Amino acid sequence: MAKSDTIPNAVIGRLSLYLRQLEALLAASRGTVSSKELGAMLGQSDAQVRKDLAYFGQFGQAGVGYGVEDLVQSIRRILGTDRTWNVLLVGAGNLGRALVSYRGFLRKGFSLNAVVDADPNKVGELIDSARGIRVQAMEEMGAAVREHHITLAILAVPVSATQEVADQVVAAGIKGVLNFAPTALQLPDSVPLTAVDLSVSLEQLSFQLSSDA
Amino acid sequence: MAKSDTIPNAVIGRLSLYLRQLEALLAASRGTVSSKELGAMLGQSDAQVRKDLAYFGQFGQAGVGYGVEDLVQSIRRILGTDRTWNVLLVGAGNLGRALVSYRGFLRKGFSLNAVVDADPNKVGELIDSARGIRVQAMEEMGAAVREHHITLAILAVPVSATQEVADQVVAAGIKGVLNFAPTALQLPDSVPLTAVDLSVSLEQLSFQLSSDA
DNA sequence: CAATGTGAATTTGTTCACAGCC
DNA sequence: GGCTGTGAACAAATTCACATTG
Repeated sequence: MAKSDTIPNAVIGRLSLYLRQLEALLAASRGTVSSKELGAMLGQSDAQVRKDLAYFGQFGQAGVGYGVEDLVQSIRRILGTDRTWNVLLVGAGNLGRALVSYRGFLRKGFSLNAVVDADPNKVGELIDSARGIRVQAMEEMGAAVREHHITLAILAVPVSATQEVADQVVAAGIKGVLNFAPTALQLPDSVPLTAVDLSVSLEQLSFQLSSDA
Repeated sequence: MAKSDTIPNAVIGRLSLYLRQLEALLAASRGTVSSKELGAMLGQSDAQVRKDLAYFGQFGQAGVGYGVEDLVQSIRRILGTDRTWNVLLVGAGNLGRALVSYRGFLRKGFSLNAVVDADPNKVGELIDSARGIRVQAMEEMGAAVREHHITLAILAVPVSATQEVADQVVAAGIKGVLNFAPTALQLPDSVPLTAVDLSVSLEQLSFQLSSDA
């Protein structure tokens, strides 16, 4: 959609933050918001907010600001979360279980549909009673992906298994991967990959505290 | 240390990745590595690797590459993980517990020293038997920070409590904060803040899948 | 008159390309 | 020959500033 050309990755990250903040404003029955206000809530400049949105069109009204509800919808459309992405979780260990029970994991636009794990002792376990999801064996991955029209995989497996599992999910037809394991993955260029990386975040703090003063 | 001026944030993030990869190479008894090899493992160009390191000095040998062990030590010194940062975890819910039991959570340079939670039912629970850590009440936070010389806090609490908890940890003398809750935080500029954000990562995937093809 | 949208200016970050070294 | 370190060239991202709009 739109000129998908040359959109900085950082813009997309900020769009996610804007969206979340806007949803909070919406819940607080706020009708409009200015780029200045929205930016201040997130530590961004007003110009940055306007520039980011300008990549995708015109959403505001001069002298007034942005309609909160409209902008929520617009950003969802931009991010592609106005539809639902079905998600496979690989790994039902501590982290996987925490993710399943994490309030807000099921953010608008994403739906957890299946969980697989390599450990036979875990297979069959009712991991999400609310949705009636049981842990399935790795061998059932392909079938689960097809049956539930799953497009995204979240990897919450040990480092030693991560690359192999990544290869498997790609073979099963997964279109995008979110990796929680602290390791680099090699994937085909056609499969987008993002990572949630605790070490990087902690080391960023360490660096900042070491360098200042 | 060094010219802490004007170092891009992205450089620090990549340094973390280099470090992890170098540690893997070290474990595999690899003696030296070139910028080209290291970059390829992480999807970076050789020039990028060299530039990043050049911010901090000269670490390689022309015609040979970088000594793996030396570079590991150098990057640790740069990131400030050649010493140990004591960490407080706030929130002993599903996510907090998962973090505690997460292998690799106790990465070199960081040590979990205390856990607090607002829920009286959780207080006293032995959350980390290996280290003998019990969940303490929120009121004990200040004392724990002082007693264990804690400088970093990891927040794994519900969104509704996050800002208040952030204020409390700052008041308790915490110097840096890692936030897991999907919400923006207002902190004094003097307290660095990083966030681990599942929504942003998932929405990034959603966007990429929506926009290409 | 408050606030958007946007070119232009500026700053920041990345890539190139090559001299120098092992 | 292979590879680093780096200035110079280039590209990208951010900030500025202002004409325009309701």
